[in-house]
Amino acid sequence: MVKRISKFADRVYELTRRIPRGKVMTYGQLAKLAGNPKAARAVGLLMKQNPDAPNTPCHRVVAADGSLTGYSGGGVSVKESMLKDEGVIFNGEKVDLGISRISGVT
DNA sequence: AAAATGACGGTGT
DNA sequence: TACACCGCCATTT
Repeated sequence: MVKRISKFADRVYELTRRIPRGKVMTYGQLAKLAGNPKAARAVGLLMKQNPDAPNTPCHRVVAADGSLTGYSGGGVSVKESMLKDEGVIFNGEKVDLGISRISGVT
């Protein structure tokens, strides 16, 4: 029924789905592109409520400082492994936003 | 309609 | 770097 949960959620999922492999997007950045720079919380909420279905790689979404947060697909550990496996550069326990963070969405 | 919830972000200590 | 507090928002009950 392809029911749009809401304009915001639909937008967030769309952007999340567009995240290229080997790169990550922060909740704040995602929220901003979605239309509300302060809705980072709402964005994370949607990720958790929705499965990490193959169409929504929420594992490519990290916190603003590059630290990983929850992951309904198993936990942060799994998320970290996935990102590394995709080519994301990790700086200790955080993602190297200076390299893996998306700057030009295009 | 109102209250409660949460995978955030920023700032201060 | 780690922890605590506040502010913001959308979703769900």
